[in-house]
Amino acid sequence: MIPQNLLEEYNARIVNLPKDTIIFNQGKPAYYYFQVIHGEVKMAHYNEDGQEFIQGIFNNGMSFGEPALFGEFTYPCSAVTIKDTSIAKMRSDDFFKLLENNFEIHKNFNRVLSKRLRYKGIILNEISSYPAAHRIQTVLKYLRNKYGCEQEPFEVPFTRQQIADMTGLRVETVIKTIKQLSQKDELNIQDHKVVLK
Amino acid sequence: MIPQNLLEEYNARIVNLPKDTIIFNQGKPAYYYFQVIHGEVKMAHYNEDGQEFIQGIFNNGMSFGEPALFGEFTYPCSAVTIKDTSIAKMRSDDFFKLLENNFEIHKNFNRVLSKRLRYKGIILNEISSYPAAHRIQTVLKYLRNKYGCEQEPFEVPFTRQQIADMTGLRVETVIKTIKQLSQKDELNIQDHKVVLK
DNA sequence: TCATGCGTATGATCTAAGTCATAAGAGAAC
DNA sequence: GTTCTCTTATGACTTAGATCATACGCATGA
Repeated sequence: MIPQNLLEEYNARIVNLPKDTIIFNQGKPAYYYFQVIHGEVKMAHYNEDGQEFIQGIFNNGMSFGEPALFGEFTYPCSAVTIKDTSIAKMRSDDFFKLLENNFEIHKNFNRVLSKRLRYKGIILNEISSYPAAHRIQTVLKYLRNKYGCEQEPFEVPFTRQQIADMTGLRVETVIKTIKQLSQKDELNIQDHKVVLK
Repeated sequence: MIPQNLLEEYNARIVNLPKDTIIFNQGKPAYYYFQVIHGEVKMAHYNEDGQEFIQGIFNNGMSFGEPALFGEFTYPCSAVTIKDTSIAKMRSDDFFKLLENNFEIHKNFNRVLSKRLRYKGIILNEISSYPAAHRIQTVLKYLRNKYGCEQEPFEVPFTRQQIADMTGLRVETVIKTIKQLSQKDELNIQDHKVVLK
């Protein structure tokens, strides 16, 4: 998102984090801009009973947590690494200076926010209007899109639990529904992995 | 959002629309920036069977539909007036020029998008994790917040059907649940209107 | 004035998804 | 190699909310 040279120019620091490290917690104020260098980060809500809802998954080059900076609210979700990850971290005031001096980058943040808004709108509509099978397929298609080539078979890099946490369903429901989808030949299960064709 | 003088400077036009006018349809490309002068506009998904899901309601001064402009995608929802409404309409290229020349306004759009993102995230989490009563209360509290004073009793300016369309529930469920909530004294029903206290 | 439509209201029934229990494979940790 | 933990898997049972049917109040307008 923000290129290397600007990260340096505006005093970003690189931080290396092992898998399963909490970067920030829901309810906490936002002081930094974050960008993934490599690895993977999830943002998720945790309810009282520990149930998780994954709001987004971020990897190579993607920024996360900026909405709290822009909107001046506390983080609505927590951010946790799901792989060994390194991130760039820039102070909020440096970040806003950078935006002021770089219109195209600023504009690009609008683009990124808008796309996320679009995704959330789609999922919201899915969850409220469609049965489990449809929801799962929509999320999987979206992920394929995001993760790479639309052509080749796509081995979904998520567990049933993670898919459940993204669709608001239960693991068992996801497992059963995905099995049904594979029986209807809508997707494949190879070696327990979900594969879109 | 964009002040009067800038609207004029960047060639916005004022358009008056009666209640129930379609401003744009889902799937169509975006050419204009829109801002409500007075009246009210809803943005909603419509599914094959005509079921509606309301993504947002916009009134005095609020902009709508910009995400499609920023993100360069077709409208994911349709926009329809729900009262007699007048809107300002500005060509996309004028809009981007305006942003380039007015950093604070540009920044404010980040703020607006971020807040919407936050709302959607909250609703998404609600819908996927909580029972009907909780969902409804969360949406109503959010609306109170948005529509005005948090102190006084708040007469919810929406029908049961609209609340259903915002929470992904059915009218009957909303009616029954709101009745239960009023019996548990969590809210009042005065003259068939929902009133938060 | 009466009809039409919309919003509210309420009960009976149905069903998709959640819950619970149980188990087997796979990898990591000891 | 054995133990632990996580993931996939499957079946029995429960339940929240959807669906369907019906009704009544109220506004609009022909």
